[in-house]
Amino acid sequence: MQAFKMSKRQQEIIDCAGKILSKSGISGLTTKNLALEMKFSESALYRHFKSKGKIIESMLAYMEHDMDQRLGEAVQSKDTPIEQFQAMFSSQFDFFSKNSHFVVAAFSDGLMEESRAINQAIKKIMAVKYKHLMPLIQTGQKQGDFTDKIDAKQLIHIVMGTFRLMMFKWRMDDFKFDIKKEGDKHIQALLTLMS
Amino acid sequence: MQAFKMSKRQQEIIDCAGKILSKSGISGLTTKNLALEMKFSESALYRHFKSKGKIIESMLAYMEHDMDQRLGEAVQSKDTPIEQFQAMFSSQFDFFSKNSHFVVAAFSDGLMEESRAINQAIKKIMAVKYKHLMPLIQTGQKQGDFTDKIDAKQLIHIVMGTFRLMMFKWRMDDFKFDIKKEGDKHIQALLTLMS
DNA sequence: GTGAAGTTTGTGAACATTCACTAACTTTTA
DNA sequence: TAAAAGTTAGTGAATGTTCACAAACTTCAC
Repeated sequence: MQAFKMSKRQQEIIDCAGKILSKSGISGLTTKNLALEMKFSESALYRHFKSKGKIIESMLAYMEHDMDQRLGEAVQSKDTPIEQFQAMFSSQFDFFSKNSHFVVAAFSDGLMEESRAINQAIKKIMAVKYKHLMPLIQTGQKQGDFTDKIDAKQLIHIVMGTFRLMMFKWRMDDFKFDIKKEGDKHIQALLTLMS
Repeated sequence: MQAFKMSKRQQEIIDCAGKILSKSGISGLTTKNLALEMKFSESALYRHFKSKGKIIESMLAYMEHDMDQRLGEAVQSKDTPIEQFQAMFSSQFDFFSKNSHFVVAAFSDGLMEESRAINQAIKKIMAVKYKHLMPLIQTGQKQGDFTDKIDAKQLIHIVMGTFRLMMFKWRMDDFKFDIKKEGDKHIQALLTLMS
């Protein structure tokens, strides 16, 4: 929504915030470090954002918008549910391997505690994924590509849980292993399991 | 290991720490709040622990020990892999529904960032679960109870991911919904999927 | 038994540091 | 020349931690 109204400088700031986030985590994301990374003073931050919280909110809002668009395109690019499923996660892995800082932002519960607004922004990101996954799973179930022995909701829960744990492990490993390769394995395993 | 060497007072302190953790999250777990909950001064804390970090480490070490024992008992109480699988998670849900603060302690990545020692303590807790799950899955695969189309490792990943996401949602919901009931549904869904 | 010595568990005050944020002033830019 | 973007220098509040000290209890010597 408000991701469009961002100035170049604001974009740079949330990029830096992301860089810090993936490097030192939430506890490292301080106004001091952010200013340091931006190579200007702390107070200069407040020329561009009203508060630190707003910076994080903007980052999450931008991420939500971007993810929504990307997932939409990924789904549209394919015809069958299985291909769409693969395309969705392929797109996700691709995105996160290029923007690993968003992994911390979106899947970190430490951030969750900061404020009500941030908490809700994270929920919205989860909802976006759900939104794109649900119709895909449902038509897949109708066509017999996926099991209908299990509720679509629960299927999505399992899929999203598997994905989240991958991101968690990847982050614990300091983003060292190849998330695309490792990720595709798990997605393939999920597909095998779901059919 | 060192969970045995704890004094009663130390036990009380980590209990209070847990209470705070589940009520106000990591950011609420300050020496001030902890002392407040203990109804004594902040400095008294340092009569029992060398640092705040050591308090958290002790809590996690205690949890690891406790979980190891509980999971071992759960597995031993049953004979077939499927029953063992169910017993394991039933035990987990039971435990967490009584000790919801451990959910925050064990599944919060915010805590992860605090120190190397804490990070490793969390990894050890994950390893404990893995240790109990692996032989169970493997014999289940040999006996034909579970699919062998998928690697045991990946199967465990999917199971643990599903479990973690449940805990995450439960915590986001402020521990309101019935984790035992909701949890059993997911476990049943997993069993359906895995056979 | 009684007093000296030592331990445990607490207190309140201070500590150095970090945090997000602000006011007043100066420089850059269009 | 006026707005936008930056600086310097500060704020109060919160953080974890250490300090000297004291009350209550146990241990031990005479």
